[in-house]
Amino acid sequence: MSSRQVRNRRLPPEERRAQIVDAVLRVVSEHGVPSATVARIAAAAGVSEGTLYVYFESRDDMLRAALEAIFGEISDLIESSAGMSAVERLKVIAQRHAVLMKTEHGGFVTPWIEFIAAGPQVGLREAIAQTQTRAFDKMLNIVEMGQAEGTIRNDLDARRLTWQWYTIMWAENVSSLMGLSEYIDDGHSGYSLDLLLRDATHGTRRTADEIAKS
Amino acid sequence: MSSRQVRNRRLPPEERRAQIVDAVLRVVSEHGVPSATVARIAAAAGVSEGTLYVYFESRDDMLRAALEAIFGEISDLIESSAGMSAVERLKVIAQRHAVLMKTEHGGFVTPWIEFIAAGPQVGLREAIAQTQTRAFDKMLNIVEMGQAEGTIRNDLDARRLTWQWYTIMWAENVSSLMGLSEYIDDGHSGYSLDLLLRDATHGTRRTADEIAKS
Amino acid sequence: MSSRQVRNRRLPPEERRAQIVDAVLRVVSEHGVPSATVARIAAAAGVSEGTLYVYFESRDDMLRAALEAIFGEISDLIESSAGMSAVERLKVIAQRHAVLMKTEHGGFVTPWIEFIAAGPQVGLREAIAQTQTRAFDKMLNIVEMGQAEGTIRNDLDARRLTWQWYTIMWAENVSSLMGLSEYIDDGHSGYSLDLLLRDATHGTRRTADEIAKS
Amino acid sequence: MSSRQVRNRRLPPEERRAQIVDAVLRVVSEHGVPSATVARIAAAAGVSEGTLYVYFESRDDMLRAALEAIFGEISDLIESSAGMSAVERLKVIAQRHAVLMKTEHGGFVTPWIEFIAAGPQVGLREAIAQTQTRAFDKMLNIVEMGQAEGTIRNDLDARRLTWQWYTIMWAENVSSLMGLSEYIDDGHSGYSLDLLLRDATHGTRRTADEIAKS
DNA sequence: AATGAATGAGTATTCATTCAT
DNA sequence: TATGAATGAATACTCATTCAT
Repeated sequence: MSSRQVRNRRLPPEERRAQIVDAVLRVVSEHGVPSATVARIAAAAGVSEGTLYVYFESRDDMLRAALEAIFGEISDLIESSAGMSAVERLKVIAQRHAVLMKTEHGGFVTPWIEFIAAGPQVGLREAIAQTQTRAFDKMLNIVEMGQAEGTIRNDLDARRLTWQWYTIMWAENVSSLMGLSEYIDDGHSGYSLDLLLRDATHGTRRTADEIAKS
Repeated sequence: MSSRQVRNRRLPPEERRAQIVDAVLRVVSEHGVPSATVARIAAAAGVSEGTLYVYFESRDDMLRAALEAIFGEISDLIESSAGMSAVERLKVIAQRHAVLMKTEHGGFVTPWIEFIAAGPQVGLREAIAQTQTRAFDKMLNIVEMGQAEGTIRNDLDARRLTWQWYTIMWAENVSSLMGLSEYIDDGHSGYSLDLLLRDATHGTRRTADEIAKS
Repeated sequence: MSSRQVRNRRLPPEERRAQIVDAVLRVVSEHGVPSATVARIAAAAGVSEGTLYVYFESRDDMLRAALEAIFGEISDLIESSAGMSAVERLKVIAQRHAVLMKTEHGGFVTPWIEFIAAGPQVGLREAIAQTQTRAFDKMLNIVEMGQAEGTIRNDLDARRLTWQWYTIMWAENVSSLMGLSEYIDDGHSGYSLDLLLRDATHGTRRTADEIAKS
Repeated sequence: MSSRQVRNRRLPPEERRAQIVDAVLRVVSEHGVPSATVARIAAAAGVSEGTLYVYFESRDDMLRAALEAIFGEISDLIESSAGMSAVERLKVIAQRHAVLMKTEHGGFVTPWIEFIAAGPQVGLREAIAQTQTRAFDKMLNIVEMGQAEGTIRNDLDARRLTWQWYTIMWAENVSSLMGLSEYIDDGHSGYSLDLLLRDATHGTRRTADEIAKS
């Protein structure tokens, strides 16, 4: 083996940034935000600590960029169901979410949760709340389109319905965060979601056991 | 001249431990887990840093003890409704939870969230998951008692029902964690809970708008 | 030899502070203020870097404390001539100053110069100017006492005279700072001082060569 | 499309060096030596950091070159008075110096002080001392010419007289360095200089108050 | 038992220098 | 020749833990 590490060859700026952001997400997934140190990030990205500061102003800047990247993936997940009816979209998104939750380090979700749980780091929590709000608004938009196209009941409050739907996603997130994946595995969240969507679409609702039998 | 510096008089070990644990909870509430430094805990407890290590093996040990204390408070919250019917108990517990969430530094909830938010610190997150499971089991117990006494439908899966109920509590926690308390304020969670409990107690369920009108 | 360094035994706080301040002065003398790093200070004091922060809030705090210590030595130098007449005092102080300048790392003077030359470090330059002003005022006080007791001419402006005297001290300082001690060695400053004091004390002044011959 | 980024056109080496040295002086004036970073120098010179190392071996090398440039300006200041009598030259040079001290970022003086203030950086302080010595020798030369032409008393030691004159200049520098400009503003230095030059030119010297009245 | 001074590994960030392009 | 991305050693400072008192 050679005794000298070859100097990292030059990379296009955007590629390097992406490489670092990716490293941030991996480190946050594994260690959580408070323990996502620049030393670990540099090691994960395969660059020196100094290099991180060529592309980012500060550690917070790196974390914000990672959060933004997650929002991009969330947007992609939501957008990927475009073309279906609103109810179908809600179902598909939830399904894909559940699948991601069960996957080891599945995509954006684990780091997202860590961000949510990151505590009151200056500037970061604000950014997280904003991301949440933007994601929520995207979902709200789908619900309102559903009401417009008549597939979702108009007499229901759109924000409340979105919140209920969102709640179930959060429960999955928190379960995963705390290592209580049995609740996801047992299909509880899927059941709850089903219940919610039927309620939102039918004028007359069946009892839960009727649903279970069907 | 008298020495103003009264040396901390010896205290029964358990009393001293309790004093320290209480200090940990106060510090965690105010600063979050990452900033709950040993120095701050010592100051809050009114003892020296060295003394902390007489009663605890490490900072993590202190945090775990504090988490345990929180579980005690959760248990108390649940136990406090003893004597009522199962359905009443679920309602009362949820109400008290919602009230706590809206209170500034409300009891155990703020530090609990901060613990969840602390990231996968060695040993700590495991302890959190265990606490969650034990709290869950206590709630499950109430549901099963409700089925035994006939106030909750027997054809429903007890774990699933408990999970649904628990989900709503979590949604409140997470909303609070992210500073999105509007969802609690707007009563979304109370509405969801109502829906859930009516469904669990009635043979024939009404539609959501019927409930809303009632 | 033993493999383990013995832990530094506990020291009375004031003694430890003095030990650190002394280390700061030595490091500043040798490396200058900008290169007086906490690592070097810790090494010079024979304590760990962490210990420095037990006794001082910041590196700037250490530097300010060192500056204060210098002012104490300057005061001592000035006070040490108490009891003599004003003119005698000015002479004695200047003599002792010149001796210090020629001594290797002689007392406070070398670090003082380094402080003066330290550049616009936040908070430090202000402290330096203050120290200078206080030292100046002490000297001014001697001059005014000389005028009161009649040994120094009353028709001269006390501030101006002090300035002139002070100027000569500075010239020595700067010469030393730049490694141009030959000018001190040659007695130029002593000569200038002599000239100044004769002028301040005699109604009729002799020419410089008359002085030289005497 | 035209590339907006005009690649720095090749420049004659000496011109490029001068461009960089000028940038060093501007940066040192504004930020002081310790904060005259390579990045800032590159930005001020309008070249890349790498280019600096084509023309200079190290940052210290750049600083030394800048110091050399200052000496050039000092020489110019001294030379600019050529043609006058020695005494006139000393007066004129001192006047111009005092004016420079009062000017914001006045010419070479600010960076010069900053260099003195830079602390005993390897190689740099030595260079400063050398610059001082050379400047001193130039002044000494004027004094000796004055003695040769008979306008300055021959019985005075030329080095001593030059040192006295130089001392007053230093006092101005140090005052400015410490933000104690009252010394300059109140005319103390001008007074001292006057005293010195009269003493050097007249066979019989008047007392200070006679001078003051004249 | 109680203390708090002492420690040293760890933190984010800066910056002179190198070198592939 | 000119570039600027990449580096890594150095910076001031923090803090959980130890241990002599």
